[in-house]
Amino acid sequence: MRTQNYSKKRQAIYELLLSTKEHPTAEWIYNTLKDEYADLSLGTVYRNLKLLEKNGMIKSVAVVNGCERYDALTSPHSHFVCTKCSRVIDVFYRDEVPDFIRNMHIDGADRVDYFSLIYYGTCNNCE
Amino acid sequence: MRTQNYSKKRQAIYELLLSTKEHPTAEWIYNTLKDEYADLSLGTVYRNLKLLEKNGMIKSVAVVNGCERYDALTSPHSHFVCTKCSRVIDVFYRDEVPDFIRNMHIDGADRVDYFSLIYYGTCNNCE
DNA sequence: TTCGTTGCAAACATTTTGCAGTTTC
DNA sequence: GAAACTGCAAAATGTTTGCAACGAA
Repeated sequence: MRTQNYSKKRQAIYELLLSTKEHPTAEWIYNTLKDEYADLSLGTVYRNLKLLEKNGMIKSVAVVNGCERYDALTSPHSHFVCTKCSRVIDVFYRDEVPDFIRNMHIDGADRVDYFSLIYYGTCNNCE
Repeated sequence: MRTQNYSKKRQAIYELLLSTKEHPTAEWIYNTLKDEYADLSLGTVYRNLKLLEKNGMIKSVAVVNGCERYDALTSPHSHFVCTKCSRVIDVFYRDEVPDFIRNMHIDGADRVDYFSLIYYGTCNNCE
């Protein structure tokens, strides 16, 4: 089994994700970190995002315009996607809702692991 | 403004989608119709899916493994995605649920147009 | 010294598009 | 005949991967 080493760039990617509510793409992360890490490569960003996701440290919360969007906030919540500007906004549950969703009967499913609730519309910025 | 013509292949694509619960990909549609329409091209399938979607006749219900999945059942319902075999199964609401979801407060949203609720897990076939 | 990590570029997979020919109305 | 539709192949897009060099333990 492979052991994971410490990696400065992985750390930077994770901390950037922790510090933002942008739900960024790999590209955005790459461009943002490029200032500090001039030799960063896009492949590294992709590799580390997958790795962090596998470790459960981050989550892929949506695919917007064909781009995977990531979030370091892993507690259960939902998202709103602006169909004009592609902004992704956190949506937090009033606590009854998830139970309602969780109890839904699904014919053909053996086991339900998780669910994803995404709202689409126009955000405040796009009026 | 452009007027839409009748097209035999568009019709076939739509009817195929109406006839199946597979929530197929463009590729699946292409391969399935290839028997009857030997000269069908994948580009035509993609173009018509986009067009049918814009007309509101079909919906893109999920992106599974990077593939868009389509559904001709446009009445509000949800989906279950098997993370092993990528099967997509319809999930119908007990009628109270959508209101609960619909009334969720979304900070930063100007207008909510629709939402998508997708369950992930293992399907019956995958045990 | 071992093996995880990275840059780079090539490869990949899905989807989109330009163009010339075909079909629909 | 005008405009929509199509096949084809090329391009575009986002992501993955092979490899040789680099870095951490």
